[in-house]
Amino acid sequence: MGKCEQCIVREFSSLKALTKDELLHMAECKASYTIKKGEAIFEEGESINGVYCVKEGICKMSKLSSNGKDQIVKLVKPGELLGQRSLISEEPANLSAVALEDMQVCFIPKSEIMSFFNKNNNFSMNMMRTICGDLRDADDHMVTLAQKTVKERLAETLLYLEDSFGKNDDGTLRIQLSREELAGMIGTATESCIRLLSELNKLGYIELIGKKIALKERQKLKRMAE
Amino acid sequence: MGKCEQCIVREFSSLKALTKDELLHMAECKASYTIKKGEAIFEEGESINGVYCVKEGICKMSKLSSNGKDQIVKLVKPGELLGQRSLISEEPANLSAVALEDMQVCFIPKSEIMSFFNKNNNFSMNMMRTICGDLRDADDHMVTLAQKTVKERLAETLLYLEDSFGKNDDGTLRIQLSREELAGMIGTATESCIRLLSELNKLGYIELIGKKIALKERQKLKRMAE
DNA sequence: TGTAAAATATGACATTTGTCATGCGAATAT
DNA sequence: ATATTCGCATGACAAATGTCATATTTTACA
Repeated sequence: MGKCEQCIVREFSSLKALTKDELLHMAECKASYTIKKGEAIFEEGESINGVYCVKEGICKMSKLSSNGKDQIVKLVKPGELLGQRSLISEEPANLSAVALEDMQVCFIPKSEIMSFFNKNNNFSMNMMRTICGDLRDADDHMVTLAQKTVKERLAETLLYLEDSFGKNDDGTLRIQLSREELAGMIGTATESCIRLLSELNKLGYIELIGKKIALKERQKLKRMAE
Repeated sequence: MGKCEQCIVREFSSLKALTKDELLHMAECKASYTIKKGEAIFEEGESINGVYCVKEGICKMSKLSSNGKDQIVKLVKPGELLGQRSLISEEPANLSAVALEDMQVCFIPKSEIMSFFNKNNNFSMNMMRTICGDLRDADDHMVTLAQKTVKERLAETLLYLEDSFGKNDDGTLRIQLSREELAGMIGTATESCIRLLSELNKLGYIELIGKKIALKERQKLKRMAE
C-alpha cells in the first residue's frame, strides 16, 4: 500500500462503494511531506488547494483570538483529513494546523477530489458525514465551553486525551501538550490551568511526572467533569 | 410558487445546476406546519426523518447542558433548513429547535432528499457548502466563547442580532429574545446578562425600552466587542 | 558545559462571574 | 377584579478566574 492510500482507506473505511481502484487513484499523491513538531501545515487565512491526509503524528487545529491567545479547536489523528472544509467552501483556511509531534502527511490536490465528487456520489456522501460529525462535535464543545467551569473542562479534556490518544508505559498521556496548549484547549489562562493541575495532583486524581500527566482516578475525574 | 419551494429556492439560491423541475419536485411538500412561538419543531435526541425548511419565523437551536441551562447554538432564519446534519449523519437530533416567533415550516422526507443526492451531485455539493459554513461559524463561536469576556460577547451578540435580524421602527431589535435566552446565547447567567445590559444602558450604548433593546452606539459596542 | 531562554509552578491580588435573596411591575389566570 | 405567576432588575456576597510578580526547573544552544 502506498503512503497515502492507508490514510484514505482509514478515513473512508466505512465506505463500501468507493472501489479499491478509485482509492488507488486518489492515493497517487503528488506530494508527501514530513512535518516537524511545531511546524505548521497551513496557517489561518492561507489558501490551500487540496486536502492533507495525516499518515502519522498528531496536529492541533487552532485559531488566534483577539486577546492574542491560541484557542485549540480540534486535534487531528492519523487517518483524518485536513482542509476539507476550506476546499468545499472555497474559502481560505479558518484554522491553523500545527504539528504536535513529527508528522507524515500527504497532499491530494483539489482537482482530484473534485473529480471524485463528480464520479462517485458515495464519496461525497462520506465526506459529508465526516464534516457533519465535526459539526456535532463543535456544537457539543460550544456548550461545554459556555456552560462548564474551567475545572470541569480540564477533567473532561484529560479524560478525552487519554481515551483518544492513549497512554505510555508509565501511565502518562501519550500526547504531549504544553501547559499553554492544554490551557488553549480548555479555554483558560495558562496559570489557571497549571494551578488546577496542581490541585488535581494534590487530590491524587492525577500525577504530574515532570511535564507529563498520568490519570490516577478516572472515576473521580469523570464525576468532576459532571 | 408553492409554500416550500420558496425556501428551497432561497436555501439553494447559489446553485445553478439544480433545475426548476427538480426544485418543484422537492417542493411538493408532504406536510406543512404552523409552529407557534415557544413550540418545538423537534427536540434533542429525537429522530427526524427528513429536513424542515423554514418559510417564516425564526427559531433557536439549543442544547441542554449538564447544569440545566439551555445553550443556544444557532438561530435559524427563513430560507434555511433544519435537521440536515442529523439526516446525513443518520443520528438523532443533537439540538432542539424551538420557535422564537410563530413559524411556517415545511417538511421534506428523507427519501426525497436522498433521491436528490443520487440524481444530482451538485445538490449534495451545495448542501455540503451550507454545512461547511455552519462548521466555520461553530469554530469561530467556540473561540469567542472560550476567549472573550461576557461583556465582549454580549456586545458582539447585540450587534449580530441587529445585523442579522434588523430593527423595528422604534430602533429596537426586531428579534425578541427574553433575557434568559440572550444569556443562553452568550453563555452566562441570566442575572449577569441583565446586569451588563443595565450597564450598557447607563453608558448610553444601548437603550432598554421595556424588554426591548435598541442599539445606540454601534461603534462603541464594536470596540467593546474587541 | 555553562548560560540564556523558555516552561512550569506558586503567591498575591484584582476582576469577573455566579448564586441567592428580594423587590417590582406586567401578563395571566381564576 | 384580584391573586398569582413570570420576567426583569438590583444588592450582597461568594466563588471562579485572570493578571502580574517571581521562583524554580527544564530545555536549548552557543
